[in-house]
Amino acid sequence: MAIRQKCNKKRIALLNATLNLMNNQGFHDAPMSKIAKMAEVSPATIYIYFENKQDLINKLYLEVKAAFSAHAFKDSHEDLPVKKGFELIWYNIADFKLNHVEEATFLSQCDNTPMIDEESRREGLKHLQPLLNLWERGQKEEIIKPLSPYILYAYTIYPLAFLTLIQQRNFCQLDKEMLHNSFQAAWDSIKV
Amino acid sequence: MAIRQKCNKKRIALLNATLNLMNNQGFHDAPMSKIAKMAEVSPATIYIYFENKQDLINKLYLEVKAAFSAHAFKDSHEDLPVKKGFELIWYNIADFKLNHVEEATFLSQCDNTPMIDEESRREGLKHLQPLLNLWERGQKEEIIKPLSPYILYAYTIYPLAFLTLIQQRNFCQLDKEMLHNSFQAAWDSIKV
Amino acid sequence: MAIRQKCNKKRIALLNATLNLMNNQGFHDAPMSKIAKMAEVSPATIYIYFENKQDLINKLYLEVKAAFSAHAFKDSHEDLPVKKGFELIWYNIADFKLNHVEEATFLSQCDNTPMIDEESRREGLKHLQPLLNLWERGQKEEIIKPLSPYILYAYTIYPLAFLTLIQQRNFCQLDKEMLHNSFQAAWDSIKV
Amino acid sequence: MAIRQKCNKKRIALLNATLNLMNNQGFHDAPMSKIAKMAEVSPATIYIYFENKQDLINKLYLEVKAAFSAHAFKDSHEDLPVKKGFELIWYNIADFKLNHVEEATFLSQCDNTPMIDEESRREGLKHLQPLLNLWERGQKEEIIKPLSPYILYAYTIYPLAFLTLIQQRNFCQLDKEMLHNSFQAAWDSIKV
DNA sequence: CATGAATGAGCTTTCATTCAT
DNA sequence: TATGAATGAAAGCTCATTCAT
Repeated sequence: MAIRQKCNKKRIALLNATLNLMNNQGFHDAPMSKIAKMAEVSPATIYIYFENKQDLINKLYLEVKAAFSAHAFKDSHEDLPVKKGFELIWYNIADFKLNHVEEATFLSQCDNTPMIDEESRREGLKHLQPLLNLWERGQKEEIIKPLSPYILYAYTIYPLAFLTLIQQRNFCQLDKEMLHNSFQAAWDSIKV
Repeated sequence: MAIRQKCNKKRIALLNATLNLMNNQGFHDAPMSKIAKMAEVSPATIYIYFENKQDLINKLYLEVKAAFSAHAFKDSHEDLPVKKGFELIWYNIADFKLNHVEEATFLSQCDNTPMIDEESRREGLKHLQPLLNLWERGQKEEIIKPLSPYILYAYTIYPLAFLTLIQQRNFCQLDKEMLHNSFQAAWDSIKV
Repeated sequence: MAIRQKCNKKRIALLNATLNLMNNQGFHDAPMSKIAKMAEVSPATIYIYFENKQDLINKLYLEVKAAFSAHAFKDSHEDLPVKKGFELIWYNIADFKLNHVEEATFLSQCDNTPMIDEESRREGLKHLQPLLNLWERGQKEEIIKPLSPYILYAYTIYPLAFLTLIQQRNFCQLDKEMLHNSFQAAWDSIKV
Repeated sequence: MAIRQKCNKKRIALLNATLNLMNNQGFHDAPMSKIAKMAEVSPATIYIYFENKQDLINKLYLEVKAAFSAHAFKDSHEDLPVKKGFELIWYNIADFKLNHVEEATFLSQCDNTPMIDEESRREGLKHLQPLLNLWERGQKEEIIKPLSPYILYAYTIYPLAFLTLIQQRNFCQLDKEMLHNSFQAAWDSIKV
């Protein structure tokens, strides 16, 4: 039983390399050979940890999505008043989008191109449930407009992706005040 | 004018084929050979109309972007009151996003992946100027919040991309009322 | 319409190269790259003429099989007396096996390994019909033993494959007399 | 003796797995990893028992060939009259070919492709000596035609490979009568 | 002895692009 | 202008074999 063990270090190095290359060169210029080189393993080693390229990307997507959710709902609990709860989650997400630009950019890429399996996509959607619950509560309390959650998402969370984009492209740097104003805009759009 | 009418047909067929394949299979499954087949020309013919694949995509991006702008500012003029003007443009854009899904999806893909030249991207940005001017006017008249245009865009126009997305993936169908509510949310987020 | 035409020369060069390599190195050492090099074309060119490696081998099998049949039944017609007709065909086949060693060896390889599609194999079987008809006639005339055609084949034609084998491996050289004796053995085994 | 009993189990499992895969998928689809999996050992373990893949196949060939000979000459001894002796051996071989189809098929594959070392091939040939001796005796007694042993083999033993083939491919089932007729054909072809 | 991880070399196939007509 | 054939380079992936335990 004393054999060399499949070590997580390599798995993680591979996921990181993939994330990196996908963001900077795009899917079409992230060949397995480059990924392997960046992760400092042999190309063949990738296939010990992942079934094939699609699987590698799916798994990366799911893990980044999970990290995102963990971040989004940190310190959140169901006893918070609706606005407080929403504010917490919103700032958490903003923090992720602005400080984990690599991960956030990758998720945006995945959500806007057909590079992820439909199945993995569905899997990834589940993570948002707590936010949907919060909104429902807010609607019952008549604090939040009685709109489809798709619209609520579109006007409060989705805009943050754009802020990631412009920050990543160095169009402008988001300071504390802008962030505050940004939250205000989000809230104004959905509050009753 | 009207020289090489026949040839333009092929050019357009090629652009259409590219748009189609990029949306449905993604960049990595839109090889020149498939594009040629779908446009019913020889692969070699592509290189008569475009320098190379990158050029083909850049040109497509710019033409779709131009079509988008034309659509966005239809019937708009500088004498309209700010809210009226904004409403007109917003509905124009919504109409484009919801009824020209192919084009809108392609633009989203371009904006979220590194598949477009930095130069073409910059070129594409220029088109929004009239909207920026309108917002500036609104801010002078103290109708619109004094926020960075990036934020105004993020909360009024960018959300429409999400609506395209969910419609395209058949999560829900957007009716007139939802559209109205959606506009209201956009306006609420930026109006003073 | 004045385009470079898919030329049969390359197709044939590819088939020859494949035949050659398969015989001398075996399936597992006849990579597409070697086949291409031997045929003096680019590896990619193979895929203009054949769908994939399996298709290349199937097509080669069928063409060699067809050449074999053409050779086998040269000058044969239904008016010949049974023994004369059989003698003619037998010598034709012997001639093919001993003088087209490459082709004959390849066919033996195909018949004894699972490298040919079941479909192509069935297709290849059809060619023997005239010989089966001749045997049937011989059986009606009570010149040939009333045995299953499989057995008739096993004892008259199949042995020739062994003679190819020993000649190819230089165990002995078949002269006219041996050939005559060989035919006699074949005939003795099936004549009444 | 009887040392390393346990290990021999693995050796045999490996040889069996190889035989199995080679017959059903062919050389090119019998990778070491599959062989290991089928024998329920690690790929690395193969290299404890065999030098490399070629060695594994050579050894398998020689062992199967040895099993074949043992079977072929069971109950045979030099005091038997020539025809009786030949009949015994012939039926022994037929029995092997028809009831040990896996082994027989593998031997045919080896004899018709360049997958066995020339050396192992020569080694394998030695086993037939008793049959050659019998024929020589038969020729002295003027019971058997004075032909090269290659031809005698081609018309009496080699046809049995074809019968294996058609039985394996389910073209027809060989019953006792067909076997008897088959022997008669063999004998007719070489008897004076 | 036995192993699962690891790998460089090499496999089949596809690609963007060019050639020759 | 327009083409189908042709291609070198590179893609994703597998293989026989070795490593480290």
